[in-house]
Order: sequence, then C-alpha cells, then structure tokens
Amino acid sequence: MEAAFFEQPTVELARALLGMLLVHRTRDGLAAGRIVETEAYQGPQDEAAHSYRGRRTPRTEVMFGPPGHAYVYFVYGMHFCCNVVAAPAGVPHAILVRALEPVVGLRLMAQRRGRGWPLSKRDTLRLASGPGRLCQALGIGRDQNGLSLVHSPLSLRHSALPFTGLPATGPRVGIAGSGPAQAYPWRLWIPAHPSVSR
DNA sequence: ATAATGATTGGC
DNA sequence: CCAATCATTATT
Repeated sequence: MEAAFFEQPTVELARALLGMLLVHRTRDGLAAGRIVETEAYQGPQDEAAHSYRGRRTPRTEVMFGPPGHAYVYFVYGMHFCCNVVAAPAGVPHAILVRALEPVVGLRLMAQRRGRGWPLSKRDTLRLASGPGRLCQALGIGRDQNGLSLVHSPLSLRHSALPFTGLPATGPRVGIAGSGPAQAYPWRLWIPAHPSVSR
C-alpha cells in the first residue's frame, strides 16, 4: 500500500477501497475483512460531514491531516466508526468504511462481537456488516484514531480477490437534515454482497 | 455549566 | 418501532 494511492479524488478512492482488505493486528491476534461498502464525506461543502464549513475541532483534527490515516470516532454513546482520511492535507475529506466481509480471524471477530462459535455461514458474513459492528469485530476504538493505514497495526492491503465490477451507488445512510447532501450518491457497495449493511 | 444530538445497533 | 448511552459540540 503506497501513500500515493490515497491521493486520488475522494469518491474514486471510496470506489477503489471496495474489495481491499482492512487488517488489524493486536495482542489478541489478526483480524481482517474485505471492504464491501463505503461512504464518502467531502469536507466543507458537504453538510453531512463532521467537517462541514471547515469545522475543525479536536475530534475532526485528523481529517485535516494527510490522507491515508484512520479517523475513528465514537457515536451514540456506544459505537465506533472507522474512516479513511482522503484528500490533501488541509482538505478534510474522509471515507467511512461501512461493511466488511470477514476473511481472517473469524473466531476472534465472533468473540469480540459477543457471539458464540461456530456460527452459520450467514451469521459469519454479518459479523462486520455495519460501521459499528466492523469496529467491534476488528477491535478498532479510540487508540486507533490517527494511525497510518500504510505503516501501523491497522492497515489497508490490496486483496487477492479485488472487486473489478461496477459498484452500486446511492444516498448515504443515517445522515440527518434535509439539504441537498441527503441525495448525493456517495454510498458505494458491491452489488448483492451478503455482508453489506442494512 | 448545561443541553442537544448523533456517519448505530439490537431488541420488542 | 424505540431505547440504550455518553462524548462532542454549540450555546449560555
């Protein structure tokens, strides 16, 4: 994974992430999943983005840094969400990773999610089907905020099974308000994949 | 200092 | 459909 990879335009990067592996290595072991769903958030002009109108706070700070780092935040008092910082330093874009197809460390993921083992094929595919679930399954939390996705225990890798087709696109999930941002088709996913959320 | 609210999930 | 649960943010 080269740093230059993250320099492409945000929605193109969101597309390029589909099929790639998100890997997290901890003391408990290795866990990884293939990215099957992403959402682009494009800074100042995007009212759905945390960085809308250039809002720069302790939480959003990493989005203003160089691309290729993790932006992890806590929501609803109980879940974490993991983003890939995009765009050049100073431009606060990020891509929310919304769902993974579990690939490595399935048992560890099930344990972290509080599920039994073994699981049915169907339940296994759902272990990381949502932004909060994926963070829990991979053990991603506050400590991973700001980590480099090139060189750190949390990394992105090209997959042996890249996604080469045309992604499905649609409006982003769970964003409030009623402005034009509601309709932007910046949610991308692998069509009909069983690990996609919702 | 206080109040409102969430880029969600799981249970009824 | 709705409650859980608390950090973050804006406001006083």
